[in-house]
Amino acid sequence: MVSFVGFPLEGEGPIYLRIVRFIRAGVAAGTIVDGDEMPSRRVVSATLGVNPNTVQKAYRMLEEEGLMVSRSGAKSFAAVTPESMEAARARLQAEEIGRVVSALRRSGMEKEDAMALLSSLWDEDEQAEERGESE
Amino acid sequence: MVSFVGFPLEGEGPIYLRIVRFIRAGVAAGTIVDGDEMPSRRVVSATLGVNPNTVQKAYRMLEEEGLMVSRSGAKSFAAVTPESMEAARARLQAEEIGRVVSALRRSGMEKEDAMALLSSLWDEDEQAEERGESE
DNA sequence: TCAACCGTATTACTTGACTAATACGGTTCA
DNA sequence: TGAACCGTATTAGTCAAGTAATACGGTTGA
Repeated sequence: MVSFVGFPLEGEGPIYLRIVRFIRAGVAAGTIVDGDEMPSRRVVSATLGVNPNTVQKAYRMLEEEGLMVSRSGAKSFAAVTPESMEAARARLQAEEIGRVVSALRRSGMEKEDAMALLSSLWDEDEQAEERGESE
Repeated sequence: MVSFVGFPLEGEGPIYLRIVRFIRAGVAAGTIVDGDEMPSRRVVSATLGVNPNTVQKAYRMLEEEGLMVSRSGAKSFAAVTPESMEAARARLQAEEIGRVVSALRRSGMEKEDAMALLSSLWDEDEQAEERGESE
């Protein structure tokens, strides 16, 4: 049974996204494996002190990402494949960089050179791809 | 007098942010120079077909960025210094990269390696800074 | 079978962002 | 001085996101 021990009750952002992130992290870390039973919406809602629909929203998103399966009336289970694991990892990474950039956008831009470096690196990557080179 | 010709009427995002972006771009490009008279809130509101308060919100933000000055009852003027010009450029850059990352976050992550590269580069940058090195 | 679970759908409340309506006082210049 | 501008403040309307309240039907096992 997948456990919610260690869930960031006082975290940032919407609750349902924190749930999604928490499960993603478990999948990416290998803590959650294929076939693991997911706690029911009601159980999680009671544990976290939120409405079952908030959990449902998170579970729905995880289902759309291919990280779990649900059958009306029955229990829910984790669905971990090499692909979904890789996707989970990628999404966590993307979120991370998103936060960095978001922080930059507010912090008055003290690291412009880093930004410029990112930008030019991205361009080089694209151009190299167009030319069919690897570097 | 600063002109709003070329303003993206059908652009994306909140109107007041489009106004801010438009003026920033003018400053960064050198089209708007120090002392240029800014059109009044009412004039801009009539030109763009929005409420004067929407323009006021944008002008307020520009003022906080040091890109213009306002005196109650009197006209408003652009305030362009080397510093504010650089800041405007940096902010536009930051927005640009923010859009790129945001797009990545939605597009199903087809360029994970690029993301990972960005991430590791950023870490190296920070670690080098902590060690007091330049590279 | 039927009670106790399960997932699901519908609806409503709350909050913040964005914009508008309106009014107020300051500046300018004939 | 006073009309015509100006910037400013207050208040209200609109909309989407997040969350909650509630009810419905499906599954399971004694």
